[in-house]
Amino acid sequence: MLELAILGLLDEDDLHGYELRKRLGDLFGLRLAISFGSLYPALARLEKAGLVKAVSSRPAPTAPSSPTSGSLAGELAAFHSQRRRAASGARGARGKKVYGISDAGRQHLLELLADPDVSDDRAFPVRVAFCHLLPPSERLALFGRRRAELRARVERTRQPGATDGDGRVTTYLRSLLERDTAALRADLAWLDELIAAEEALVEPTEDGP
Amino acid sequence: MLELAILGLLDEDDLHGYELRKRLGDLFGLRLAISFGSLYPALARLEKAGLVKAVSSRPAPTAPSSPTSGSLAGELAAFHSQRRRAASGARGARGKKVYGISDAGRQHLLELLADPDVSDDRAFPVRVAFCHLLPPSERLALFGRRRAELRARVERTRQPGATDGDGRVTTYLRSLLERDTAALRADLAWLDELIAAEEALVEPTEDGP
DNA sequence: CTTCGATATATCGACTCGATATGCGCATCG
DNA sequence: CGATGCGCATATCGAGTCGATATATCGAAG
Repeated sequence: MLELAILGLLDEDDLHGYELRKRLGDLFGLRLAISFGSLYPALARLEKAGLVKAVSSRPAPTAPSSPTSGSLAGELAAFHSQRRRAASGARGARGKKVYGISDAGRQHLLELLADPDVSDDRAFPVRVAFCHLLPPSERLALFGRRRAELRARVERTRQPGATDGDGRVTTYLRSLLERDTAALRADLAWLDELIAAEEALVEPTEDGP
Repeated sequence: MLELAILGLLDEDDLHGYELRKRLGDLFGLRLAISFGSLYPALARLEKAGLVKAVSSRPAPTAPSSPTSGSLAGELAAFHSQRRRAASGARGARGKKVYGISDAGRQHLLELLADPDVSDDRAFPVRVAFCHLLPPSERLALFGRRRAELRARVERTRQPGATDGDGRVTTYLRSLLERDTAALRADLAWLDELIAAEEALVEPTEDGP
């Protein structure tokens, strides 16, 4: 999961670990403020697998005043961190290890995005964040698979039926159950919106533009 | 987190690992279908710490036809598993290790429930599931702390302000952001309800019963 | 000058997951 | 009747993640 996020971010910019983590935090504000204990081992793994290579120098454009554009997460990051960057630009390549994505890495990134398994709740949002890299048809297929997964969960939840044996479920338990199903429904509604927007792009069917 | 769930369930019934997992799955339908790779080590940890003790025999009341009542999760479990139990009752204490909670375990359970740290998103629902074990004032305090935590997250998210630098955030990113904040708001609303219901019980203030 | 906080990399132990191995008891079916 | 498979039950393994911690440098503030 982390690998997907790292590859996705490195596909936009060459970055070093610390900056990578900041962008991760900016991208997925609440969820996923990845720890260094995961990040550095993940980078080492990716490097050993040849999906990523260290480029030594170049501190990466930590939100340059006038961006070369197309940075995606960069702009968001610029907002989260008003006061970062010391204006000096190249503050010396002290210990910094800047990483860049390789061709194999780009290929692997696409494979991860197209993976048929959509059961990982943590990974899915990350995949959506980078799904613009997929061809429209595969993107739509990804969303569709996820929707099927969520619908299956709804079915599984509905099974208990009456929800009470002789009635006592502590109120707290009932409340928790309702919260969960509400969250699931909300997630499904969100997905439906995504899919609808996607289909509108893929096949404008009725009424030509 | 798992320890909390285990202690909570064992506080209701003596159970063996397999049954424990089933009840966990029934209790928290979607989230938290705990794996054996976590469960058995956790049980071993708890046993070594003296919070739980193996009682050897007694396959535990897997939803007896007329429950002794007060089982909490038991009733829910009865619905999820219509056909479980072989009617034989004591199908021989083959490999089964039935666990029971100790006094130290009960005490630890209360400590875990009252823990001031409410930042763990996975653990909180579990704590709510067993919060009936807390005195009303501490229960209310728990909910209050969680609400403060969520409100702090909302604040942190709102910081970016305009949400767009020069406008481009890929739509997908914007969609993800909205989904997250919506989920957060929904969770807060749920908590507000919980707290309102709780306060109504604790202090009926205006208008006597 | 020294302390402080942000930058930056890295490791450690603990926890969880998913896959897998093993074995018993019971039912089903050729 | 015996094989075959399924549900029950315990357990371990490797891999990934987390939170805490260690270490070191740089710039700014006191």
